[in-house]
Amino acid sequence: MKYSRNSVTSIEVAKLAGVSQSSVSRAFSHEGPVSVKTRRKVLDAARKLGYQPNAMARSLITRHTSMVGMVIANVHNNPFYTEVLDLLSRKFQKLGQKVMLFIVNRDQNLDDILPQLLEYQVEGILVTAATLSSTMAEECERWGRPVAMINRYVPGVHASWFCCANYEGGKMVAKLLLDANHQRPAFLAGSEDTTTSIDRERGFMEILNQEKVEALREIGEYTYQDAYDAAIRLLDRKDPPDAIFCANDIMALGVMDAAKNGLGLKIPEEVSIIGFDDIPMSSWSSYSLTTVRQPIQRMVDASVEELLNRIENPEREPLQEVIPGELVIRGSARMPGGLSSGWVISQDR
Amino acid sequence: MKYSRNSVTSIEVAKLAGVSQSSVSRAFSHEGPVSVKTRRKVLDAARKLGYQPNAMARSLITRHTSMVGMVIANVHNNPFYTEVLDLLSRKFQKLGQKVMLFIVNRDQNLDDILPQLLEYQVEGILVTAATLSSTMAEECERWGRPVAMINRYVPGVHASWFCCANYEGGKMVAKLLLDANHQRPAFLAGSEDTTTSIDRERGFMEILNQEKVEALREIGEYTYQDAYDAAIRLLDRKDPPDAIFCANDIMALGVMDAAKNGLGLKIPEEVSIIGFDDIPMSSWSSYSLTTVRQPIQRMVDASVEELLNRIENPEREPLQEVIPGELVIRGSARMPGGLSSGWVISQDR
DNA sequence: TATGTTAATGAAAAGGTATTCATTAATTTG
DNA sequence: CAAATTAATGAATACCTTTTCATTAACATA
Repeated sequence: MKYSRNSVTSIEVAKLAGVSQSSVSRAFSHEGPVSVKTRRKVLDAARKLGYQPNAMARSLITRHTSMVGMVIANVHNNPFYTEVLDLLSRKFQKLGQKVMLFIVNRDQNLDDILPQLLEYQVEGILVTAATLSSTMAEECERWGRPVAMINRYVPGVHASWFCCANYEGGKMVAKLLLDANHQRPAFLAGSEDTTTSIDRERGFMEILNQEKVEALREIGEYTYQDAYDAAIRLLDRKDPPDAIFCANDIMALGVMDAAKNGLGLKIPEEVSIIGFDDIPMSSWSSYSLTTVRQPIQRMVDASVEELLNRIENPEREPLQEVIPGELVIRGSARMPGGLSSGWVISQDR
Repeated sequence: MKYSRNSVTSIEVAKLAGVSQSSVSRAFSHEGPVSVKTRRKVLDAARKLGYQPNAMARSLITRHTSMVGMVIANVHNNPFYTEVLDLLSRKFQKLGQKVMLFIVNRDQNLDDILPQLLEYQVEGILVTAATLSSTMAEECERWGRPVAMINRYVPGVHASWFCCANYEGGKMVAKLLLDANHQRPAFLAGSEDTTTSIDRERGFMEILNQEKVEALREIGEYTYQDAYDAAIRLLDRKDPPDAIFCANDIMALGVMDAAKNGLGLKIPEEVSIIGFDDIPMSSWSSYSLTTVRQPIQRMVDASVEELLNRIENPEREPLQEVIPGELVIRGSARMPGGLSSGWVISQDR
């Protein structure tokens, strides 16, 4: 392996400025005492040579990289996670953290990603839309690399997480549908192994069971196309549902297209459709989807702040929080009297 | 600044394994000669201690970080760039590169991002949907950090770039519209200062001018909502256009919604609409948008390979390429006889 | 058996910075 | 003016690897 390009070092700057290397370091690091005169000399010389401190060398001595790992899945087929990624990245940037990004498949094993993150000395790891096994998470935490998750949790694991109140969200939707006199609801699941889908369904079924209402069920794997196909199966039978609650918005849009354009059904007159997320497209006039809005900004802010907090205070216990979403009423579901498009209903705690 | 947690070093592993630190390094780096016996001893000890080589220390000596910088804009309001981000990230991962991510605003100055990238010793920089000033690009290149751009170019700059054939794409659309007997076309621009919008418009106008056809013009800033509003302005006048070519798909969807749901117009009977990108939503049954498909996979593959190639061969001249797109015929534009939904027309060179 | 090759090993140096410690210069206080 | 603080500086060290170089062991060849 050949040693290539020699970049400018603090020693060369020191030589040109006529000071010691220590002074160069001090001039740049805003730490120790430096006279204004030397600082000026150093900065001048640095500019002349195009000097830039080497973060690798710095991190070696300070044991401090200002880098965090970000592991995210589902970014290309769910605009919700695109927005999470965007907000997370900007927030980290604003707080002076560099982001090392890993985009994975939802079901991908993170065992091969983690070593890379640890090797590169990230100071913390943020995971969303992907699931970190509990052993892996414990491993990181034991190594002093705090882990924070958005919309994922692993029971009993020693890590931070911030989830939308998925269970309560499912309950809100069920109540709303029953209040508007729906008789035959269906649930369209995402992936069977994600807590988001599971919790939303649990809340939904909880209310239906209380009222002794049976529900149909299909699986849409969180994609538009699978949801479209599942909707056709659901609606094109003798006893079709009069309402479909989808585990996320992108599936709800697929269901709407299947109902409207595929089967020529009227929404919400013949079938009500409700989603979960509130992605930008849900408010577009072609859809006008009634949905549960996730508290995305709060989840992002909370998780980033918690992660950085725990990086600085390793002894702190990880925080876990369920943040309520809100029901956004639009035109895709029949509503009980008094409720119409434009209402936003906050969850009761 | 306090020295915190002491991670496991190769020296401790060496001690436990009863070999020298050099042997530990060799056992891990697959480089020098090591006997199977020592390798086994080392790996055993490493596993016991949970040892992981420190990439910072390694990069210091090898002058080789395996990190690239990725600067991207527009990720949250254009699914096209979400997909680019996704593909880029996966491709870099597959080739063993770590990605340092910066999400910026389209018009954001990159002057404050670059020093961070250089400080962290990224070996190359990939820019897309954001514009790097030519001085900045030259700066990077002069420092031996190759730059590759997707869908951006700076005239005369010493950097690699890969663009869709935007100019030719605009021409194809114009020809198609004229062939189908449109009399009064309009162009909906993205942002005035992006080469993508400018080139698409140049190609479009080139053909129209040849045929002495005048065109209306509006600006949509690459967003759904601005495009929606612009479409209302365009279509709600005495002499509305009979076709609107939009600088990207997301705007085209806004225009379709404005026409259909806002003004009750029939598409394509009363107005034809064509976009550019071919994002997933364009094929959804609610839209069925005729559009120009960008060669996204080829642009991603080419730019990543070119970047890594130039990292390894710094003396190589940067490559620049215009890659043709293809016209995807769906239902949103009136077609000349013989062309119907489902056709995909490749660009002639 | 002696000699020449090759493989495996350890000691030591280097990479670029931040920090400690000792020294000097500058300033304040009595 | 002397003594005592304080501020500024430079030399040296540490951070954790990879790599070079010299040394030793193992082996094959004559």
